[in-house]
This record gives sequence, C-alpha cells and structure tokens, in this order.
Amino acid sequence: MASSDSAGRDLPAARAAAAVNDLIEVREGAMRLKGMLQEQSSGFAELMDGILNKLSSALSALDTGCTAGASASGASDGVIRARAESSTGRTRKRSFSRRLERSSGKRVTDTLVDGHIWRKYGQKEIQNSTHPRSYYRCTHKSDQGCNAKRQVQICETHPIKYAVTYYGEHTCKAPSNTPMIIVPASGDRADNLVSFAPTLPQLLPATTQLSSSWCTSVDDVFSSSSDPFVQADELAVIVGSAGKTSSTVGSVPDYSGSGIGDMARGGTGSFASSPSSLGFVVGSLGSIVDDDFFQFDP
DNA sequence: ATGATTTGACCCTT
DNA sequence: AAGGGTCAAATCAT
Repeated sequence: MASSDSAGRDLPAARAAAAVNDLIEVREGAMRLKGMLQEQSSGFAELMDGILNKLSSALSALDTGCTAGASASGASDGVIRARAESSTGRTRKRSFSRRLERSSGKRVTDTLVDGHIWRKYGQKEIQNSTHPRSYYRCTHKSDQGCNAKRQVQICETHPIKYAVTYYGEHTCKAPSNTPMIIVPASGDRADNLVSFAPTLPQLLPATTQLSSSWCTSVDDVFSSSSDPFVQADELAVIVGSAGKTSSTVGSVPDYSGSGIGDMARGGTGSFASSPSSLGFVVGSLGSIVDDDFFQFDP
C-alpha cells in the first residue's frame, strides 16, 4: 500500500539517510580527534567544538526531516495481521512487519557494544554461513518507538570479530544519537566536564571486559581499533545508557562454543542489574546535566 | 515477578 | 520454493 508513494519519496529519503550516516561518521571522527587534540591545545579543542556544533546542528536538522518520513513509512509499514495456529494447537495473532530501512553498511568489529542498548529478537542459521545471524532491535522500541535494528554475525574470515549491519536510525534518546557535548569554550567548564574521568577507571578498570563494554564508543566499534583511551564523550555514552536503562544493558548473540558468547553470558558483557553502580555514574553527572553540559535536542 | 533470550513457526521477498 | 526477517510462546536469568 505504501509502495507507490514510497517510490516517490524513496530517493530523497535515501539520500538524506546516506547524508545522515556520513555526518554521523564524520562527527564521531571529529569527536575522537577532539579528544586527541584536547590534550595538545585548548585552541584545537575550541575549533573541534565548533565543528562538532555545526555537525550536530546539521544532524538535528536532517533528523527531523528524516524521522518524519521514516515514521510515516514505518507506521504504514505494510503491517499484515494474520492468525495462525501453531503445531502445539495454540491460536495466536500475529502482526508482521517488513524492514524497509536501508542498511547503513556492514561493519566488522571486535565488540558488540556501540553505546546503544539492544534487545535480541531472533537468530537464524544462514545459508553458506558457518555462524548464525542474530537480530537485534533497539531496546527503546517499545517506550520510544525507536526503529533502529542491527544484525550480528560472526565474521567468516576472522571468527573473533563480528560483522554488524545496522538498519534504521536511532530515534531514541540514546547518547550516541544525540548531539554530544556542546561545551562553551570556557576552560573551567570544559575541565569540569572531563574532571570526573579519572574516577571512572577506579570504578571500571579499563583492562576488564566490563569496562571495555561500558566504555566502548561508536568509533571503537566501527573502526575496530583498539585505542584504549577513554574520552569524555564516551563517558557520556555510559551515563546516557545508565540513565535510560533500568535493566539489562548489553546483549550478545548466543555463539556458544565460539568462546565469544561466553564472555557476555558469563556476566562480564552482560551486566544485567547493577543499578547501584550505574547510579554512581549517573549521580556524579547529575549536576553536570543540570548545568546544561549535555544538550539533548527535543 | 519481571524482563531478556531462545527457538520454532510464520510470512515476505526474490 | 528457498532463504531470510520477524513474531511470540516458552524458557531462562535476575
């Protein structure tokens, strides 16, 4: 039903989505660069702030247009209702929707933590593939209607890495989806912003699996680089996740036997309910948020 | 008790 | 018809 008009808006929407993806990648690179430069000179950091500010503005502007189109197509997403009787004799109603979002590209990564919270909704053996594919959707789908999804599969050539394909845009208030840290260039506040960083390693030693899960930012995921530094924006990711999450914060496909799933299922990657420790981080940032360090565009 | 994951079935696309 | 994506009951974990 939406096929005819979707054909009409498909091209602009796709171009906008591609532009958003590109901008997101540029922004993440810029944030990383900012972190590096911040150690060198505050002048560079100022410049990077300006760049990030513009990028965030552009993303916000694009996002409103895109999400409007996406939600319009998502609402009438060819949802088909059907009744079926399972083999056990149960009668169940089913609503079925098909993905229309474009893939934002396949990434090879060594971690599944990308700053967002995912909920697994399926796993499937794939033809000509030794490893199953796992299907995740944003955990904020129910409460915020976020339609972001991802597919995760063990990399064929490098079994210790994952091939992750993302679909859709995060419309939830997840930290990596929001314009990050728009800091007025006054040194005090900027210092204040990162001043809590040294406290984090105490809480989450960077060498543990737990902290690598918590502290991995999107660029770590996307680049597969193993740079160990922890930047303020990464902390923002943690805080944002913690603040929004009431239960499980991470999930990994069940690749039992591969050894990779064990790390998550053993409890280091999946830190289901530790609200007290999360509360510490959130609490320590409460004043910062109140101070408008983190701008969440409505 | 609640929420996440597993898993078989269902349905769409090719 | 096959393959792949999603649903949802059952199961598991906390």
